Amino acid sequence: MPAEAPGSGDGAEPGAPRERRRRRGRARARTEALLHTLKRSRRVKANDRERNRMHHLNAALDELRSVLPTFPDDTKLTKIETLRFAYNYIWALSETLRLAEQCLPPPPAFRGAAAPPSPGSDAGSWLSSASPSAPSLCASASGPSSPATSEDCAYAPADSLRGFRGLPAGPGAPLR
DNA sequence: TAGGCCATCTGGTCCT
DNA sequence: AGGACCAGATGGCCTA
Repeated sequence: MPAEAPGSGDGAEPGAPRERRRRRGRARARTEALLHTLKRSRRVKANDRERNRMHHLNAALDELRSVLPTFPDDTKLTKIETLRFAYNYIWALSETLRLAEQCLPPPPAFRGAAAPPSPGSDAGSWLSSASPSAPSLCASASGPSSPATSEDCAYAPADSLRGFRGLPAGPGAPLR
């Protein structure tokens, strides 16, 4: 608790009538109560804003979840899983693009769409191969920085993704 | 019951 | 001054 405001000499004034001191004490108690309610209402407002802020953050996280390749009936990814998965997912997509550009002759009709995962691959597999050395279709793979290792954040929520077969839904509108 | 995840409150700090 | 952001604390809920 913060220390009391340094009052100006509690009940000092030798010789002051008792009644005067009493009145001063009441006034002081009133201001303190007022200050308390003011602080309280500020705190309540701040709590409200903070709650709102976290709701927005969670909404953004939900949007992120919705563009990640999981089955709807999968258990909901936790916050940290969502972030880590998104990280790896982005890495895998960019790696796919990079490899496609390096290895394939640019088809005339190529529209820049990300190549789908190889047949039979599921999220677990592409996630597990999301390492700097794994997708080595080309020899000189000096690609983007690798996804985090299992030590830091290469965590793949494999359980909730096992069985993923289709193409992930493309991101819609950019996150706001 | 322990551990993980989450929402909320709270006080501190930074920014406008 | 007030709002945004952040991190720590706390308590509830759920699951192994």
